Amino acid sequence: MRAPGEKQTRLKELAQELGLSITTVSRALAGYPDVSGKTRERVMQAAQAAQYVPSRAGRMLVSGRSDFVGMMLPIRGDIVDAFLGVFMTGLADGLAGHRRDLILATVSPGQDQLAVLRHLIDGQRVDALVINRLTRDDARIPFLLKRGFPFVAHGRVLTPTAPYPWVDTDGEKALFNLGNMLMDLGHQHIAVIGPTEPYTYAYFRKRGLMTAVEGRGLTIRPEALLEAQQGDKAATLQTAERLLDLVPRPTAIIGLTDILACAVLEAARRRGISVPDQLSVVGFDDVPIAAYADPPLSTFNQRGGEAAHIVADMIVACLEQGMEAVSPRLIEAEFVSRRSHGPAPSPRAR
Amino acid sequence: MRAPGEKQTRLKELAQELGLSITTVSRALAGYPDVSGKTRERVMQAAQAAQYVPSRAGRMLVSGRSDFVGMMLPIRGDIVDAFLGVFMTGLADGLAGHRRDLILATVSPGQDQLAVLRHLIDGQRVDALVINRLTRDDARIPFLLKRGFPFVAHGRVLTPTAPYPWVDTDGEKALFNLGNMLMDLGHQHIAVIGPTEPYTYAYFRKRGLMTAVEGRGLTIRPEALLEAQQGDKAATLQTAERLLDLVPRPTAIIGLTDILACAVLEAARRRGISVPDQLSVVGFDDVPIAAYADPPLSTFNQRGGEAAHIVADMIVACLEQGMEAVSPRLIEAEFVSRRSHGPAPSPRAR
DNA sequence: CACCTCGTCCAAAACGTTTCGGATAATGAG
DNA sequence: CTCATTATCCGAAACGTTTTGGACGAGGTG
Repeated sequence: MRAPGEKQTRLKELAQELGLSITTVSRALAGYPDVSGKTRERVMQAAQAAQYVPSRAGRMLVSGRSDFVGMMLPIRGDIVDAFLGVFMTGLADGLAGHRRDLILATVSPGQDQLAVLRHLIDGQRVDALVINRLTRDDARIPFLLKRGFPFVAHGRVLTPTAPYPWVDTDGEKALFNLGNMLMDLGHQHIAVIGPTEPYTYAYFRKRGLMTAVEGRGLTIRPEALLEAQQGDKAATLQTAERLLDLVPRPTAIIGLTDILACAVLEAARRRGISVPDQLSVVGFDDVPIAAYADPPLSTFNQRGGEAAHIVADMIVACLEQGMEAVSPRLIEAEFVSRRSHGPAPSPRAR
Repeated sequence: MRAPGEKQTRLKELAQELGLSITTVSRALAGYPDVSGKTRERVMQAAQAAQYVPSRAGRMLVSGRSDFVGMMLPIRGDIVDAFLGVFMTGLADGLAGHRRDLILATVSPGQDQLAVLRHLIDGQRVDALVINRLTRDDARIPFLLKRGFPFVAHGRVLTPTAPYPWVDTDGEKALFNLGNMLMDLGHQHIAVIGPTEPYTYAYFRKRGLMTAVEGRGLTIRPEALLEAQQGDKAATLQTAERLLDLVPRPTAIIGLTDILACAVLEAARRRGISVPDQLSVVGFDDVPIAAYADPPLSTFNQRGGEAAHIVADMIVACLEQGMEAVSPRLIEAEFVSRRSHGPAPSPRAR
C-alpha cells in the first residue's frame, strides 16, 4: 500500500487546534444555529485554511448514505455513438451540482444484471441508481420497484408496471411528425431500418411512424421494416440494400439511428440512387459527423446533455422527497433539417 | 430521506445467527488461517444465504481505502466521438475485474482543476485517479506527483517531469508511417488539420508526420498546418477550404481527428475535388460512422477499450506495488485502409 | 432571592468493519 | 505430571463523522 500523500486534516485536529470540541466544529460547519457567530466564523476560517474536507467514510457510516449515485451500464458491442459520453458527462456534472458523485457499474454480457443491482444496493455502495438502455420487458424496473430502491430510468419499459420515474426522448412524437412531413412531401412508400437489440426506443419510434402512416390510410409492409446489427457493417449494408431492392422501391428510408441512416446513404451510393432526389433518408441522434455525411444527414437531436441534467435533478428529488414526488418527463427531439430529404420523386423520375 | 429497502444483513447479525464472534466471521470471510475449515464453511454458507455484502463505509473507515478510482473529466464542448464512452466503459469494466469501482468527477469549464483534485484526494473519495485529455503543460501531473498520489494518465505531457505512469496511443509512429506511405504514393504536398485545443496527442501526431516528411528532404509549410474548433462546423469547413485553396493545392490532407477529416471530405465535395483521385484524405480515431463516409474514410483505430483495460491494470499495479513499479505503455494504432486515399494525382491531372 | 429561559458548548454513543493482543482448550514433548 | 506449542476463537480498540441529551452560565422574571 502506498502512503497516500500528506496526512489530511480531520475534525479532531481542527477541534484541537481551535480549542473546541469535535461536536462544535462539526455543527459549526453544518450550519446549526446553536453555535455563536464568532465561533462559526473562526471555525470556517480554520477549515478553509487547513483545506478540510470531511471524510466520506465517516459521514457515510453514521448517515447511512453515501452520496453516490450509480449508473448501470450493460456492456454491449454497440456503443457506436457519442451519446453515451455526452450523457455520462452531463449526469456527473448535474450530480456534482447537488454534491453527489456518479459511479459507473458495468455489467458484462454474461453477467446477471439483477445480481449486480443487488450487490450495489446491499453493499450500500449507492443511494440511488440510474438505469439506461432499457429493453421492452426490462427486469430491472420491477426489481428496483419491489426493493423500494430509489432510481430513475432513462428510457421506458413496455410491460405494465407500477409508476416509476423516467426521462425519455419523445421518439414517438418525433417520428409521428416526421412521417407526416414525409407524406406531405409526397412519400407513399416509407421504410425503416432499426437496431436488432430490443431497446424500447426503437419500438416507440416505429409506433409514432405507424400512427402517422395509418392516419393517412397507408401502411408500411413488414418487409419494409428491417433490423440490422449496428456493429456489423457488412450485415447492416446488406439490410439497407434489401430495403432498396423492394418493389416498389421506398422513396424514403428512416434510420432509427444515424449509423443506420448513414449505411442507407452508402448503400444508395453503391446502387447509384441519388439522395435526396430519388430517395429521402433521415436518421436519429444527430451524431456530430452526421453534419458531414454525403449529403448532410437530416436527423433528430436528442440533447443528451439536457436529458442527463434532468435525470440528475430527478434523482435528487427522489432522494429528498421520495419517488412518488417526481413525475416522468418526456423530452422533445429537435428535427435537424439538412439535405438528405426532400420531396418524393415523381413516379416517372424513378 | 427514503427507507432504502429492506435492512441489509450486517456482520453482527451474521455472527449472532452463527453463534460466533464478529471477529471470527470477519476473518473467516477474509480467508485468514486461524479459523477452522468447518467454521469457515459454515460462515461462507450463511453469508451466501443472507446475501451478505460488506458495508463499504465500515471497510473504508478502518482500511483508509475506498476501492474507488476516480476519473477526472474536464468538460469541454468538443466531446464529439464515441471514444469517451468506449474508454469509460472499458475502464469501469477493467476496474470491476479488480473489485474496484469507477467514479466520474467532472470539471466544469470555469472550475479549477487542481481544486477538484484536492477535493477528491483530501476527502478520501478515491484511492487513485485516471486523468485524460492531457494538454501540453498539464498542471495535474506535477501536482499529483508532488502529492505522491497514485494516478495513471491516459496521454502524455510535453514539459519535462519526473517519470509517471501513462498509457498512450502511438500517434507519432502512426503518422510517421502514414507520411511515408503517402510519400511512397507520390504525395509531395501534405497538409494537416488539427484541433484548436492544446491536447498533446495533436503534437505527437504532427511530429511523427514532420519527421517522416523531413526524412525525405521535404517540408510542410506553416500555412498547410491549420487548426479548427471541432464543435463549430462552419469554422471547421472554412479552415478545410483554406487548405484546399493553397497553391499548389495539397494532394493529401490528414485530419488529426475523424471529424476534421470528414470536414475535409465535405469541403472537397463542395469544391468538386474528387477523393481519392485528386485528393487523399486520412483521419484518426475510426469512429464507427467513418466506415460510411463518402468515400469510406481511411483512418487509424485507437482501440480505446484495450487502452482502458490497460489503464485499469496499471492503476491497480500502482496501488498494490507502488507507482515506481509500473512503466508507461505505448499502444500501436492500427491503420484502417479504406477508400479515401490513393496515389497522388499526376501533375497534369490536376 | 429563587426560578426559568436562552445561548453556547460538549461528552458519549452510534454506525460496520478490520486488527491487535490475548484467552482457552487441546495436543505434544520432556 | 509439567511445560511449551498449536489450533481456534474472541474482546476491545480504532477509524471519522453526526446526533442525542445534556451541562454550564448569563440574563431576565416573579
